Amino acid sequence: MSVTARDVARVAGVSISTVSRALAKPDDVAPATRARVLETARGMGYLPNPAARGLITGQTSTIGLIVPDLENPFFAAVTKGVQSRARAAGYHVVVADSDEDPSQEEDLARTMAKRVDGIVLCSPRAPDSVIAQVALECKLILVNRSCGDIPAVAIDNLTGIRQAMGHLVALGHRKIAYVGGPATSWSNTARLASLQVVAAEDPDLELVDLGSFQPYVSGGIAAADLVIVSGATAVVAYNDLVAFGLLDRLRHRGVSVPDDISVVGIDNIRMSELTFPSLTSVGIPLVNCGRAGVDLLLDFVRDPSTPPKHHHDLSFRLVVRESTGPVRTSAALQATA
Amino acid sequence: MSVTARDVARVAGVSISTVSRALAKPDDVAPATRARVLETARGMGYLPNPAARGLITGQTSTIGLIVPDLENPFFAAVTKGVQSRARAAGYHVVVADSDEDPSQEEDLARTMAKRVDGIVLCSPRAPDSVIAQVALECKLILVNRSCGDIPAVAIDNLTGIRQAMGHLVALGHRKIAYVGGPATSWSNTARLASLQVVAAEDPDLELVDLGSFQPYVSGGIAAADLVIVSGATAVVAYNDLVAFGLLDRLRHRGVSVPDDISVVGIDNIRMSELTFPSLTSVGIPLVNCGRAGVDLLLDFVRDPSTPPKHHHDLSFRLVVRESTGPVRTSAALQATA
DNA sequence: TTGTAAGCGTTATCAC
DNA sequence: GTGATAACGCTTACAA
Repeated sequence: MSVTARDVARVAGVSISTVSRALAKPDDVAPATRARVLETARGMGYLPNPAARGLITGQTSTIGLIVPDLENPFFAAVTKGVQSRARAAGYHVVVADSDEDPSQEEDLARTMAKRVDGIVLCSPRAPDSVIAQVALECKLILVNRSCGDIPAVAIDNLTGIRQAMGHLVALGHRKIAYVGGPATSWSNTARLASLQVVAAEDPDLELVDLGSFQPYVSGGIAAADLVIVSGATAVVAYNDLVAFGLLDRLRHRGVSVPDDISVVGIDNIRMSELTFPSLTSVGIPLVNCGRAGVDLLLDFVRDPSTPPKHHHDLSFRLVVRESTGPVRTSAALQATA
Repeated sequence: MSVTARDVARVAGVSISTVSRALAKPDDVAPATRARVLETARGMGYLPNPAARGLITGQTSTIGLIVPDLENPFFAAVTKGVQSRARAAGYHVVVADSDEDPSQEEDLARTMAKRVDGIVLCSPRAPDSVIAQVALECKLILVNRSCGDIPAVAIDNLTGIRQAMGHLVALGHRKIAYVGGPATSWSNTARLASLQVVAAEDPDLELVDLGSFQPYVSGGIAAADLVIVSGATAVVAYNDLVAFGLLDRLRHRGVSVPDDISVVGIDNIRMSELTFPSLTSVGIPLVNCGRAGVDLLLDFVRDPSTPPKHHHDLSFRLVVRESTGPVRTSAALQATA
């Protein structure tokens, strides 16, 4: 089949162990032989068999990544970050898509557990108990979710929400609606809680929780009419996709954004600057989340007692675009007329 | 460390080979022992070590996927299709992102060659010679690219272009511009050639080739001003992202779409129905491309002499949205006024 | 039907 | 510094 260490050994006139050493720990072999072995290995196109190596070392040089939906730009960005960082560290990435189905997360993790050195679980929808159980069976780190003391790349939603709300309040908005994501979503819970914290700090501020919607464009479309009747002058969406849905449906309903209603998204995905009106959004550099996840995982894989570290910039940033503007009450509109 | 076949054998009171057989070929073992072995295996949470199995069978139950950019919705969709189909067939997917760098494709393929049963190479930018070379070193199939007789999921660009052009011509457009993608892109070559074929069929039709641009939104933004001065009343973009860029820049320049210029994208990604104006686009079901790729690869892996098969619906479909409309010459505008 | 034993290609542990 | 040799966990003839 393929060229093995045995073949290289024979050609180079050394033993198999010398071949192995020449590649793995070059210092343990004499410069002369090392050069000869490396040369013939390269010449024969020899590459160590990862399965054989993994069998004895217990290492696979591969990490797993589980995301809810590869087509969602949020996870696509994280995946890109994970992939790039892993590759830089000499690791491969096996990726799995749970199709937003919480029960699959457990399955997927278990199925890939034996063939990876560790798993990056991104935005899992499964309950804490399940995640804790999975963490017992393999090295696991979380992105965009916290669970017990499992190492995690945490996203400080409160800071982001505070920026978004501060922006809206500065524009004069006092009644603000929230179009939530899936009830099982940790982000959604965190974002709603953050909104409540911020709202509670200002007696004049009224928060209207419109409930849970699909985390896609369709969710925003479904929620738009509720926003209209809620009487809110501004709305914060669970994520940018939902905000796109809002934008679309509000336009079809003849409601002007931002003149009648201001819309803020969360995540600040690339597409947000290209809609019309373009979308005001708070987001973190998602690719960095992926990178940070890999760093965390590799630290953990190498020494499970290492405390979580965060060297990356994972802070929210508000980008104001066309979808938000000052409150226009009918009185205000009359005043300007 | 982990529970092995040896452990199960001891507990179940059988030999290691019986454990192996009970799981791999259940018919070769007596129903009674089979039940007992399977039961204890499940009870102990035994899962065969893939490295050990792979070492002897030469199979990894894993396929590789190489794409130019995971964040590009086009490839995200393909990746999703690959992942879902592979999983259904009991395969894992290791994914790599070449960052649109042709030279990385070769490296990536070579690096993962030994740890996968085959590779799906999607929209490679590398020259034919390189791809042919890689195909010698591992089982390889192509998506959205053809190269010699390497099995490939081909996309019939001519059909799609014909639909797009037919639509524009029906609206009265006679001078149509093309904003191309990377010169090294096989799709771009195919699309430009198709446009030329279609244009040659109609003497009244004038095709203006505006040259190559980045396959991103930025490319469309860069091309928009050229479109304006070209005198064309309609423009076909290399892909939807480029079309978004056109839409954005044309709006900023005060050019109305579709009243002044009609815009057609290619790929019909999800986002296309959400821009304003929404984008007329021709596209194929991209997730199906991924699925088809996996089917093709697995056929190939199982029997390299099998000729390529296409059971999937990979035909283009035109979706007309707000970005295209009838030609408005100044004369026509006066007539309506 | 089941057990024994020989590898798969590497790394790790010893002697030399 | 280098070479035998024993694992690693499994599959698969072959023997019983």
